[in-house]
Amino acid sequence: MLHDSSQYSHLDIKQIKSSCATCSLRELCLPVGLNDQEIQIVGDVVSNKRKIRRGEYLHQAGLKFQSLFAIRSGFLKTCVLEEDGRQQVTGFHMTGELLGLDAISTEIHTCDAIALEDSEVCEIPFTKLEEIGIIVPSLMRHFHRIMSREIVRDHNVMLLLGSKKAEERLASFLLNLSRRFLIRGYSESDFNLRMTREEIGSYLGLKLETVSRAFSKLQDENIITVDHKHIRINDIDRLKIKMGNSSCIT
Amino acid sequence: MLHDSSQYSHLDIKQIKSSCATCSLRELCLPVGLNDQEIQIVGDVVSNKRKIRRGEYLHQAGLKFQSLFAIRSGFLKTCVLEEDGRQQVTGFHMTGELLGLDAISTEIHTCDAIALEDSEVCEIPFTKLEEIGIIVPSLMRHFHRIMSREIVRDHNVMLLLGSKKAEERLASFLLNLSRRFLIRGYSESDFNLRMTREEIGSYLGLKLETVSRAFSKLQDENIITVDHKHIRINDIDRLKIKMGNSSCIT
DNA sequence: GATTAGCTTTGATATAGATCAATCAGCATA
DNA sequence: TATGCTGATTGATCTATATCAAAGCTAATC
Repeated sequence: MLHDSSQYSHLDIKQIKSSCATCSLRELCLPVGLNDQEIQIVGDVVSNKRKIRRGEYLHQAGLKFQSLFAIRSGFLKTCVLEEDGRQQVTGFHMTGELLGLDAISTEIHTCDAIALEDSEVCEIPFTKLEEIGIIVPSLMRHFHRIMSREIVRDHNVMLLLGSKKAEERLASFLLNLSRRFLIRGYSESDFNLRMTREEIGSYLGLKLETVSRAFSKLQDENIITVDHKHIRINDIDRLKIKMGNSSCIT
Repeated sequence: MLHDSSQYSHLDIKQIKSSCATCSLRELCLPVGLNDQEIQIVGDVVSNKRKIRRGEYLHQAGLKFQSLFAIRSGFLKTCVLEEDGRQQVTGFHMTGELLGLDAISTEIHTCDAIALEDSEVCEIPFTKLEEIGIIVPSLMRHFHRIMSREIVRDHNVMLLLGSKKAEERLASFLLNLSRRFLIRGYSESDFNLRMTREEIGSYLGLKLETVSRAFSKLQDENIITVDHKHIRINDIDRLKIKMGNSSCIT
């Protein structure tokens, strides 16, 4: 869902965008409409940049929470490790998204965040964010919307896991990725997966073999073309029908 | 999870509690530690009380969002209606909990909230809450923790739906209810369900027959005693083992 | 006190997806 | 060019849960 920024002056928007360019905080600062001084203030919070290589942790479950992380570029997964050693993926995250919201409640991270490709994030010390929210209420309001959207997203995943079958789950998943790529200016019908079949399965509550079979089935029906990690959506409307009840993962 | 209030003076706590008694906003105001003036301010936001009879809606999906609702007493479910007519339960909610967080992002309710028994709620106009959060930062901070806790809770449900089997799901569900009753001063081992088998099934991603069989199985093993809606937990430790990997619905 | 209507339980059967197993493709390293 | 290694596909079973069906119990209503 893109934000409507028509209410802000052209100049403001330009400045905000340039401020965001420093740190790519699309999620957090783009739609807020700040004046010069406020931009300065926000800019101060998000100074810390960090690079993570593919396979490295951004944070680990159990560690103390201090900062949220805005993804500047790259692709990450979040997952919880069960004590039997296997991990369950709770989400895949890309540019512009905010990580760490779950840790605010206890100030302990409840999940691991691992880069699926080389990534770059901005660190946002949470205490600072709360302080600045008081000075810039529109920023605070926006932050509340982001948290709320995460809750809606989770409810949609619960729905998917609770009532959809394998093929419908995979269709929802692909359409969700498709939409997120589109929003970011990439092709909605032609993209590369960053995660393995096993990680997809973990996220969708399926075994990797089932995921693989579901891919093959959609390919047999000419709805998508699969070449390992490369996916081409040939018929997005039929894919939407496959998804079943319209509720896509938001 | 009870809040540690030892950092606040005895007097403060008494006053907060009495303020809460007016509206039972345990979640929202108890742990914050406010002075007299601040209590006055908070009291002003939450003035509107509302009664809902069993079966009635507190809010419906699609309607405009204006207020959060703090449950003063009673028991509600939230659910989304799929276009095929069947509904999926996304949560059960009791005294002290906060409803409507999902609607902040779009200002449209994304789910229905229906009373499972006669209930009473306090209406909290969200705009007012945000304004007051600026004056009383500790309130704002607490609100953030509540939202974050909802995200953690949802992740745990995702885990349950994605990887646990029927009996484990039911055990998790019962232990979750048990803990929430305990926190509220009721018996943790002896309580009445407010929802039907079908509603439990919808929440847990199971059919009602499967829920019923899982109840019977746990009863056969003498772990619980089931008499229709009345549940007695005979061996909470074995129930915890049944739950499998320790992650309970928080 | 009889009569529905709404839940719940239980049994029999069907099926989606898990599990087990074999093979294959791509990619990195020797 | 050979040699693993990891991940993906596909086939053959197995099993947990859904589905279909029949009673049974409770509470509400006449």
